[in-house]
Amino acid sequence: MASRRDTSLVVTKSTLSRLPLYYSHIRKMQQQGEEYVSAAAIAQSLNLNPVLVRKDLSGVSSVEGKPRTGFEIDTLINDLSDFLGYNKVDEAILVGVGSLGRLLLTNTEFASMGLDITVGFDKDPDLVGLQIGNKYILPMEKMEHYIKRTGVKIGIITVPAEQAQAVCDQMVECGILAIWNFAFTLLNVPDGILVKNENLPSSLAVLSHQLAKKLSSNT
Amino acid sequence: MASRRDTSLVVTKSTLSRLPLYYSHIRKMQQQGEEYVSAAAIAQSLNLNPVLVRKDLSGVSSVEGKPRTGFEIDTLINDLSDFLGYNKVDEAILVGVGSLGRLLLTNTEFASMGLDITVGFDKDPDLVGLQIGNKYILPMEKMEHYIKRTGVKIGIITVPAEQAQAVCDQMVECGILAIWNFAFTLLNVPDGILVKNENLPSSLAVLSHQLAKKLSSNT
DNA sequence: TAGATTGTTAATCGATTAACAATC
DNA sequence: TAGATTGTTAATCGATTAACAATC
Repeated sequence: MASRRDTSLVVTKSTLSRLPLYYSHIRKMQQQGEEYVSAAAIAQSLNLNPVLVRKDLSGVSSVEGKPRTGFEIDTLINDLSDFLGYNKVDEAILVGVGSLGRLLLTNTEFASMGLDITVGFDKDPDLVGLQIGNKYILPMEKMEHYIKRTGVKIGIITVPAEQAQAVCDQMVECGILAIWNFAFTLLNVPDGILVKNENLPSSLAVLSHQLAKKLSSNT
Repeated sequence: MASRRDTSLVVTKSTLSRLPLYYSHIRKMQQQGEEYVSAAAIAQSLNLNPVLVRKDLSGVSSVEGKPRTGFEIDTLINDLSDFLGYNKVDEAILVGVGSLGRLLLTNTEFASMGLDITVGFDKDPDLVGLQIGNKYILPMEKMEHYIKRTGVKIGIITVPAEQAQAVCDQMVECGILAIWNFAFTLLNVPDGILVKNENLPSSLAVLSHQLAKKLSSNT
């Protein structure tokens, strides 16, 4: 028999990507002293369809919302951060300490989202030994040992596109299970390895093409 | 009567986001001296469904592919860069010259993708007057005048989340039509204004939740 | 020719939205 | 009570995949 609320089946990828937005929005309301929030109100503030928000929340909240009042903010924040894993910390390694790598290493907000980038790797000997954002930079040769010793499961790739696949292969071989890829290339990984791509050229293409279409249709 | 190939109807957002990947992949092949490429081959290299690639290309290519040989690379590259607008340059302004803003200002690759970030704005007087990546940093007060004078249509927002909506409103009021938003908040914009969000917390949520599910299912 | 590859039509899949009964 | 809000079921929409005939 299924439990009252079998969230794992309900919550999709796109729901998941909206949850952090709900979280930060509700967080803000909490700080302003609000006690309750309705799905309808969230939907309006974030410019989303109310049904969508209700459905998303129903997959995540431990309690049902109350008609007329909505959800208790404290409870909802708890449920959201549980669900998003903000309460427990995942460790991650980062490879490629260029400007983007540095940006991620020094970003303090990941910590509050349950991600602790514990170390950076780079092949440049000038970087090795430095500390950036309180994280040590180690040479590539130490990566294998580090992953195996710590059992870290998340790898962040911030090397140039040409090197990304090689780094990825190495990571996978050492036991990394989830890869956050900032290099502009699609990675080939074995079945079961998770990859999330951040891809600025793709975003730009969508935006600028839409703009071009819009401008030409106004002619 | 519709033209032989009415691309505007065929090419969707998700197609559009794959095109830059095709482009850079085919570019690489061109540099290696290849002359022809098949949709099937692209699909295999990029780990995509062949039908998807065929469909994407059929919406973009000016000529039909030839059975057995595929597409002529030179022609395809031309069509892709035409379609993606890599040949003509869009100007953009950037607001918020923090570490991410600097990263974008100094990134030389946007130029080859048809995006020229001509100037940065920041409210910090210490930054104003500096040159970063050869782009001047101007005070916020000059933004309105700048947008109106140059007619720039794309605005990039790299300020903290709390300030993003205000910056967005200002941009829209001055005539910006497309916004690339790197702040972690959804923006409210009037109908017809395009927004593309880059959203690391959302990506992270998807990745780490998938990983958690994966790890627990292996138990 | 045989078969790899094409482009297209139909089927499937997944996510969003509409409709609606239940309830505080 | 009346009505705002809830959760769910069904309909719609959009994107991907399967099936297949055409062709170099």
